[in-house]
Amino acid sequence: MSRNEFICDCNVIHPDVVDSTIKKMPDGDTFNKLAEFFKIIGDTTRTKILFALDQNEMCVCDIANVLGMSKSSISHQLGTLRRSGIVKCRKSGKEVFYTLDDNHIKEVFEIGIEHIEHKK
Amino acid sequence: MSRNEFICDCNVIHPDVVDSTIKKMPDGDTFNKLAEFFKIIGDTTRTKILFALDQNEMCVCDIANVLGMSKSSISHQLGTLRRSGIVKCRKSGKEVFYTLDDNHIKEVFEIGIEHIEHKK
DNA sequence: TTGACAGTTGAATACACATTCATATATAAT
DNA sequence: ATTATATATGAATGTGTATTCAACTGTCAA
Repeated sequence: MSRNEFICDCNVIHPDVVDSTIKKMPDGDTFNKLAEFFKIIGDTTRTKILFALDQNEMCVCDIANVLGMSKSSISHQLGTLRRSGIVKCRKSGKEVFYTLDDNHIKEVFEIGIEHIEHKK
Repeated sequence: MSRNEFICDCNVIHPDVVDSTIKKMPDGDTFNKLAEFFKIIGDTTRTKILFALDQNEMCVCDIANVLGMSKSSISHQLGTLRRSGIVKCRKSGKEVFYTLDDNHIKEVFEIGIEHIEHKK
């Protein structure tokens, strides 16, 4: 990253802080991917699905029953999670069983719950 | 949570798995708050702001300069982060300085980056 | 007190996306 | 073969939200 004098509609107030911070900022692609990861987790339905899959491998119907939602809705969300590499699936007859494909999920959830508890 | 036979448009395929998973599911409010937390982090602009504030305390103008965005846009996002209890601010003359108000942010980011690296 | 600047905020716009609906595919059972 | 079931998927709809714009408050300096 480098300072852009034209895009921003204000003066640089603390140039030393601004410049040193800019030097430490990762590239935009890293931020996009990081935000994308959290955005995927940041949906109530997907959070429930991931929590449920952390307990048991389950097929689409099972998950729909646990959440009390339609198969279609769950399938769409599983597609999103699959494309993000957060869950994976295996086919067995008519059924498709889903499992977590990322061992970071549990850690991230634990920290998130700490945040919630801390903010009460 | 308890199983709802009417909302879901499919049969229960593995009742044992479904029932045991339902028993382990936290209440809906917990999932809402958890998802809300990740949704707040799950935005490129806010991710950048948080990363920047993890380096230095900064005023709105500084942050706007680091990100190359308008003051107004940054101020809106800071308001969101403040209302979520993720950043706090102190006023000094005309300027308002922001800092992180949650020591979980750094941990969460580290795990997120591990996820990104792992998925290359 | 007047002007300049830092920051906030409400309204408008544009874009993203979660769920529903309808339909399609694949597998199993009859 | 036909039917039922499990899942996937494209289109449509409604909702949420990020940024911009304009207007406003508060503070400092001249």
